[in-house]
Amino acid sequence: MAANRRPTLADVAREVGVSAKTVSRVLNEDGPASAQTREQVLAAVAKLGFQPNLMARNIRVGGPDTTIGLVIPDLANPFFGAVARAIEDTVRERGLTLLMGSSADDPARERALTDKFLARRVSILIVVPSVGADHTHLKAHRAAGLPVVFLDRPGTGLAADSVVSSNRTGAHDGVAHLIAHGHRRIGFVGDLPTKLHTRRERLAGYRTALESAGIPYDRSLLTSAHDQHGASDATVQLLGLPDPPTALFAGNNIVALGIVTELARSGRKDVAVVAFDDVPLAEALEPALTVVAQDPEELGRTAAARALARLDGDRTRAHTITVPTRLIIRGSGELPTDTAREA
Amino acid sequence: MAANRRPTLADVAREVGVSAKTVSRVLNEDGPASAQTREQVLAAVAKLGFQPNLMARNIRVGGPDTTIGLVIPDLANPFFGAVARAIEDTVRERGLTLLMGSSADDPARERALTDKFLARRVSILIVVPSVGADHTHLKAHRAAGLPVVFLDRPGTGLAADSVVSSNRTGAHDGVAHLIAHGHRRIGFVGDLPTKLHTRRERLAGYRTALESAGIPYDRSLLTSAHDQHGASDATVQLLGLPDPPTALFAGNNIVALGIVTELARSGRKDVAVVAFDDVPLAEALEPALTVVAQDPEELGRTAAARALARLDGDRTRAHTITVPTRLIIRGSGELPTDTAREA
DNA sequence: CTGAAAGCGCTAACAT
DNA sequence: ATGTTAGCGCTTTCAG
Repeated sequence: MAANRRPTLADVAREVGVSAKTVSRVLNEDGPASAQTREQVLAAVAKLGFQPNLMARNIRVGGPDTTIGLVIPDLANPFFGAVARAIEDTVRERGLTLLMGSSADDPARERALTDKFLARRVSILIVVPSVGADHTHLKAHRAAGLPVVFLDRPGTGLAADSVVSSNRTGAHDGVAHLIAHGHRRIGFVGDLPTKLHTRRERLAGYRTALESAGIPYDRSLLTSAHDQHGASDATVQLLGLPDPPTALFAGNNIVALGIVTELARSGRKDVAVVAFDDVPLAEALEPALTVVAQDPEELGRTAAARALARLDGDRTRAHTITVPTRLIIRGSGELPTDTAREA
Repeated sequence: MAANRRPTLADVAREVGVSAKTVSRVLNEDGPASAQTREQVLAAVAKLGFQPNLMARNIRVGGPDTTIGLVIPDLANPFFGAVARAIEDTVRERGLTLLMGSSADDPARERALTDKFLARRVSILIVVPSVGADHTHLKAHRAAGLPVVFLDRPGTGLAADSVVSSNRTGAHDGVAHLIAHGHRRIGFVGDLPTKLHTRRERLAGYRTALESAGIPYDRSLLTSAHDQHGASDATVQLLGLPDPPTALFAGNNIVALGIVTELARSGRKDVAVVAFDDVPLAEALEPALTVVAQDPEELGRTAAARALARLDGDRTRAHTITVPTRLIIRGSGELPTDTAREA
């Protein structure tokens, strides 16, 4: 049970009676090696349970480590989980290992994570930027060849590739759908903080949709929520207005859960809903939930692909890639004008 | 744009006109240092943008790296996302960085991941074992002091701590709930492969519940599914039987989504459902979904806490910790006997 | 309080 | 086909 030292290259070499370099050659299929020594080395490796120390190897080779750093707001948010898996799938064949962390949308935590990742000499950095985070400090790293990609939101103070959803257009489409079904008072429950890129863009889409339809913009219809519970409260608040909305637009997946749950709890089937982000069981609700679906897999794939291209020497100007959203009409946006008739 | 070398300790030392060791001392708050040199060193560090190379540091220190390796089946599965976040939250204050990967429940991928993590000298290894994976190879590492914890399922060939849900009891409770409401033909849609620990345990709970009630065990009521689509198919198959079930038990969260979606699609409100695992919007369904809720946060916290205790020298015998599940009754388990009356 | 030398585990660059 | 030397960036050890 003694915490005995892990075997090293030298241990293997000694066991076989060759030099360390020879063992290294066999294991990395570098240079030649006689079939006989190869056999013996491999046998000794197995016997001693030797595993090369990747950190030691990397420090010698000098290049970046075979890791990719990923900062997302919350590991438990299924949206970012899907993004993360797509990134992993994209970089796996390159042998990159994922270094991950949740920022909780806190700039300080985001910075702590990126600093740690940089200290580990990650070969790629993909970040979902927190509101208030500044990325100027990454300039030198980017200049030194480190691919940096911002995901879901643009970064600040650094010209790096960004991959975002078509937030404005998507929100516009969702709200326009509500308007097309006769709604003129549409509540907006956005994410927090209000400075969040996605929040601003989606609100902008909401406003242009109203404008196009000649509907006045009423600030009392704007609310915000950080979590499901907050969204539930916001729903109650909106429906309690003197002149309450007949429809609600959810700013993201978590907010959508809060709104839908609250409406079910209070038995309000007469309120139309469209959500930004698809959610599980959207189809099984009554009415089924109409959504502006994002494509988290495509976001992740694209971000990873950009980063790999940079790693492979792409030196073109940094640019922003927009991944389209898709309006999935399932019914919840059509109340009360249409569906209500059936009831 | 030249990929200029990152500054090293030596660079900082040269800048200040002092030895590398002195810089090291200042940065690690090792040994003493005059206020003056400290100032100068810190200034130079800032000026050059120096960040110590954690890999180099670690190789010298020799101990395990400040990383924790985590292998889960799927980063995009919200259940494991919640587990991962709980682990992260628990180890963050210790300064550990998360190294993660999805095994896709493939033993080869699981092994590839653990090998990579071991090669990086992680200080902790937490694994959700795949069916068919063998963990004998971890024996030496555990003996050398590496904390290994199995999560959600026990490992194979290695006596290490495990943290699992009360699968059998939970499933029993869920099925008993259905029986209590008059159901005697209860379909089981389990996860795959059938050898999966959770599948076996939950099926065992299903069987004991039937036995206690004196209901015969009918193999034709057993189905399996690997994903949401498969669960939908299984539902169709079960409901198409000559003597179809009046209730369905879902073996996990993904299966639950498939069953509920399929029932909604086919308008079958007369089929009762209880699911293992809570899912978002369960409350908003009609009827609301009754579930046997797991506690992913507690699973993650407990696993991480066990691992940290081992890291701190706990040498007690390996044991299995069972995290209780909780039956949340919301209505869907009561059809058709009770709720049907209202309609 | 500070520095010089040695070495962590590995590999690049030369030998042989 | 194999071995030797040097050195990656850092810290430990031992001297000052």
